[in-house]
Formats: sequence, structure tokens, C-alpha cells
Amino acid sequence: MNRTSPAKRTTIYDLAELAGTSASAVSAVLNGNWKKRRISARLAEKITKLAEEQGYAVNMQASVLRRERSKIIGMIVPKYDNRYFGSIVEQFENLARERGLFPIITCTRRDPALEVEAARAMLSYQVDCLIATGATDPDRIVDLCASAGVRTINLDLPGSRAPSVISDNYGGALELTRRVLANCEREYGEKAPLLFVGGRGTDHNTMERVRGFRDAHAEAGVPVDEALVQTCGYAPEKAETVMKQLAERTSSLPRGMFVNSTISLEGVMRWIRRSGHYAERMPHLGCFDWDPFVAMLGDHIEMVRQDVPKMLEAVFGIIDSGATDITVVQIPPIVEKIG
Amino acid sequence: MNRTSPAKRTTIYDLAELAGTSASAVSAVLNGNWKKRRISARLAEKITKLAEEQGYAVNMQASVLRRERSKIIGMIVPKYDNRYFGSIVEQFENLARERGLFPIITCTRRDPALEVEAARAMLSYQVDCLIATGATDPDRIVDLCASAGVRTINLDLPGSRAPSVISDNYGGALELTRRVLANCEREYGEKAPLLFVGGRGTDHNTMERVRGFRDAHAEAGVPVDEALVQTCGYAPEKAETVMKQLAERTSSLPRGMFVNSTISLEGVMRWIRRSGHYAERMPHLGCFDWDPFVAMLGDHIEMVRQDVPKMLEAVFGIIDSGATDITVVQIPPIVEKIG
DNA sequence: CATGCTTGCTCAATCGATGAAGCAAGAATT
DNA sequence: AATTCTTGCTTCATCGATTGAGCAAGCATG
Repeated sequence: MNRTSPAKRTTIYDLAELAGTSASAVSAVLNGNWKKRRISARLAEKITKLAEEQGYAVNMQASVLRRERSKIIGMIVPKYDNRYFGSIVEQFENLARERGLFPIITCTRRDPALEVEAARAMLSYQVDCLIATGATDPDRIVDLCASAGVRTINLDLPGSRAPSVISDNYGGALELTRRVLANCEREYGEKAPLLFVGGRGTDHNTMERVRGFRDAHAEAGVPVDEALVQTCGYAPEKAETVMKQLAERTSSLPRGMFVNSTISLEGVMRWIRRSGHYAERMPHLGCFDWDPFVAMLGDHIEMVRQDVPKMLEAVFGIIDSGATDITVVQIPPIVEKIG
Repeated sequence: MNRTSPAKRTTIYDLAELAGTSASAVSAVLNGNWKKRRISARLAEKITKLAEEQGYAVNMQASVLRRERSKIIGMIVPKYDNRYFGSIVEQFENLARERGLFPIITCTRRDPALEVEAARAMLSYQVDCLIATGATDPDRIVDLCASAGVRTINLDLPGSRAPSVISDNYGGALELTRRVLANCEREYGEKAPLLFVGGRGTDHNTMERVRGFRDAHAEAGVPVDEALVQTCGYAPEKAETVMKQLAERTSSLPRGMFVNSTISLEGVMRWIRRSGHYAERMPHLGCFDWDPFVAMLGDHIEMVRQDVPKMLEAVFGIIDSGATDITVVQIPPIVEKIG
């Protein structure tokens, strides 16, 4: 209707002129502290109406430049291709917005160089706080941020220089392995070591999961077969290759496996279907991560679902409290019922 | 090491002082147009080294405020909980970064109010361009942006006031329905109408898919059963309810169905497994959207995979060319082979 | 030697919002 | 009547980067 300017944006100066007042008054009214600045309700109302009519939107760039804190909160995340990270991101946005923070997220594809670059970009945008999710080198990012006076919190993978919120990987893996071992024993009447496939041997989560895997074997009195501990990376192709090579090397494939993430499971399942191995009898699987369709793949799969809501509550608990002590909060994951 | 300031950020003025030069020279060097501004290579090098040592990062707020264009590109997206939107977001980030643009993304949970709010927030952050993905009311967003002089492109769902890039929903649905009809006929020896479940009856994509669904039925000489066209929304629970009510009302459930998104499929599959219907014989399914695990659910499911890379190339093609004519680009989806 | 061109910088205004300080007019107090 | 207080504003410097305009020194040309 009253589109006076087709291209140029309305500023507080425009509104001030229209209202016959000063930019400072307009600013005070629009950012809500007009009472403190003793602007009359009459003028406040007038300005508010005008702003609405003109479709005014603050220039956050200008506002942030001037203010002490930006109220922007950043997150880096490895991938968007699974439910775990998807829900982390969605929940992060919700909780950030609840607190009046503006969330910006960037995906770093598990690439350390990209992680650093992304963190740098976020610093340029003056984030008040950065959540490093599943970062390969969290401490590097913490250092970068620290030198700009920006807080960091590690999520999913812990670091040594900032508070971290992670799953209880050991506990989850222990229980998951127990179940798969039990399922195998129930079906085959004898105990046998499982395959561990997926994840990076160097990352904390994978190491903890392997530890749980080993301890569950020990508990059951089953020796771990070292050739069957394959931390080959998360990518489906990597897991697929492991399976292929395993089938070439050995005559009898394991009857059960611990698959470290749905991403790796994708590769494992693809190989199982394509190769025709396990055609008569599916192996018992345990997957560390949850996906609704995996849950429907059959009753031979157990899953551990990381408790994303609790994890993000913990993250924002740390942010809200302003705590900076370097702790690792471990959130117990949920072991899903089969089927 | 040389962390002179533990909290305060380094600015070009700090660097200028350290280098014994002016802020303007520093700025010119750091944003790359020092040649144009006739700064000597010697000074450029000195400043670059200093900036690196000090861990300098531009203040984008200040930079954007001054510049004509922000080089920030926004995207709103309904959800992060499926592979389709996940890959859209990931691909969007990649292509944006390739072009030196800074992507910001926000998830609006299919909530029209949130969509508008999110768009407004993006305008405040001075985005140069906004991609509205799967927006319930794209035209509203376009208007909002237009009044701030910001371009918009609709993705996934078309609008009437900005260029749109969408899948060929009709074509995809036609082919998908054909296949499911054929699969049913092959198994049962006779033709029968399919169930259509999921999606919003009011959205363009769903309408087009229903049209394809109808035309495939017509082609096959099968009358569509109007009671079996259930555009109940995308949420799993909605689809589940449809199935339950259907089972209560009729004695014989359809032998095949067209499920409008993996999200709806989640509900359908859940019901199938829990209710015990279809226990002896799974229905033939066609799912409009792809998921790797759905592909493994069995050979009774056909999937249409929307061509995300092509769609986003089209989006950036429009952005790069600066075209503003209101066209609808339709990208043919990929009909996945079964199994 | 005067003039003009090139090189290599610096100066200062600017983007839009914010908020401390200040000012004028009226109300209240002594 | 003189003083202080309150109310309701306005003025102006500031945040950090960018960029048009300008300036001084060196060199070349006539």
C-alpha cells in the first residue's frame, strides 16, 4: 500500500522524521526501554504504530555493532544427514529462541579445516557463545574463541578446555553390547564375540564405546576378537568396505555386531542386502544411535538413542548459569525396546 | 602466546597502531583491494602477518553496516528431521559458501507465524536474499522481503510472487503410482485403487501429487476411491490415525498405498507393525521421498527421490543470473529402483 | 625550473542504533 | 519569588569497517 520506498529500508531516522521526533526517542521506544528513558506513552504509541505501518525492522548489524553483547549464538555441527544431529539442531534453535538469542548454525562435514574456518566466521559475526558439536578438534576451537573472549561449549564430543556435554557412551555401549550378546546366545545357544564397526578410533566417544563393548564381553566371559574391532570412520562406504574385506578373509562372519552410528549402519545394511551373506539368517545388530526406520527393520536390531533434549538442556543450563568450570556432563542415553 | 588482550577483540585500529599505519590501509589490505588502493606489497605483507599473529577477525557487523550488500543469504526450512530437508540445507550451505556468501538457516516447524517471524529476523540481519523452503505462505514472505528490497526464491513449494524451484510432483507421483499399481496387480492379479495418505490438501505439491495419483489410476482403468484420498497433514501421528480409522471403518484395507513423504511413512509403518494388520502380507507402498533405511525395509516399497543437487543448482542459477521473472522451475525427481 | 603524473599513503564522513549527558518547561517545595 | 525536582524530550559521540577525496614525495617531461 504505502510503499514509499521500493528499495531503501526504513531506519529510525526515517521514523523520527515521520513522527516529528528524534532518532534516539524512536530507538528507545522500539527496543523497549522507553520507560527508563522517560518517553511519554503517547509518543511511544505513535512511534510503534508508525514503525508497524512502515514495516520497519531494526538493522541488527548496526544494533549489534553498538551493543555490548550480540545475542547471537553459534553452533557447528558435522552433518545434517541423520536424526541425531537433526534433532540437536532443531532443539538448539528452539532453546536459543526461547532465550531471545539468534541461532546460527553451520555444518562442517567432519572436516577439521572447515571447523576452524566456520568458527572464525562465527567470531566475525560476533557470536556471544559457540557450541562445537562433534568437533574433531574442539580444543582448537576453544582457543580460537577464547582469544576473542567468546565462550565455548562442547557437545557430543568432549574437549579439555571448555565444559562438555556428551552421552554416557560407555554405559550405553555396555548395555547395548550386553543385549546383542544375549540375543545371539539366545538364538545360537552359544556365546561368540561381536563385530564392532564404525567411528573413529581416535575420538573419545568411539573409545568409550569400545570400552563398554569390551567390558560387556568380559562380563559374559567372551573374549574380544581384536580383528573384529573396526573403527573405520563413520561413512557408510567405510563400513561397507570393512564388511566386504571381512567376508573375504574369514569363512564365518560374526553373528552379531555393534554398529557405531546409523550412518555406519547404512553401509553395513547395504552390504548385507547386496552381498547375500546372512541371507538365511540376519545377524543381531546393535546400533549406537536411533532412527525410526531402523527400528522397523526387524527385531534383530537394538538401538541406543542419545537423549538430545536432556543434552541441550544441559548445554543451556551451563550457558544460563554462566559456569565456566571445565566439566564433562554425561547424559545417559535411552536403550530402545526392540521392535 | 602473545595474547595481549584477554577479552577485547583486535580491530583494524589496533593493527594500524601496531603497524604504524592508518586504519584505512589496514582495511584495504585485509579485504583484498589493496592493489586498487595502491598500498605497497611491503606494507600489505606486514599488515597481513600482524593480523594473523593477533588472531584478527573482521567485525562483520561493522563491515556489513557500511557495505552495500551483506553477502548473507538466508534460508527458512520446515524441519530437519528427514533426509530431504537435511540434504537441502547441507547443499545450500555448500553452494552459498562456494560463492563467498554466508548462509544462515532457520527451521520454522511448518508454523506460518514462525515463518514470518523468522523472515523478519533475517531481514533484520540484512540478508541479501532469502530462500523460502516449503513455506506455507510463501507470498507473504515475498511481500515482506520485497518491501525491504530483498530477493526471495521459493524452494520445494511454489509461490506466485517470486521465482520457484520445485520437483515435478505430478510426474513423480504419476510414475510412482503406476509402479505401485503394477506391483499390486502383479501380486494379486487384479487392479484395485490405492490409498493416498499424508500431506496437506491445500499445498501445491500435495495437489499435484494427487493429480498424478488420479491420472495413473485413470490410465490403468482403476477408479479412485475418494474415501482413500487422505491428505491429513505430514506428521506421523496424523497418518497413523488415518490408518486406524480406516481399519475401523472398512473390512478390507487397501493393498497398496501412496505415502506422501517419509515423515508420513513413519506413521504408516508404525501402525502397520503395531496393529498387526497386513501381518501375513505387506501392502505395496510408494513413498514420495527417499530415505536409505526405508529402501531397506523390503522390496514392497518404491520411492521417489527429489533431486536436491539439481534443485539447489537451479536456485543458485537464479541467484547468480539475477533473474527476477516469476517462473516455476520443475526438477524431475528420481524414481529409485526397488530394493 | 615549472608542470604534470604516478605512487603510496592518510583523513574524514558514513552506515544505523544506542545511551550518557544535557536542556527546557512545568510542577512542587521552601 | 526563588529554588529544586520531575518529565519529556534532544544532542552527540560511539561501535568498527569502508571508501571518496586529498595530499606529499618522487619522477618524468617540456
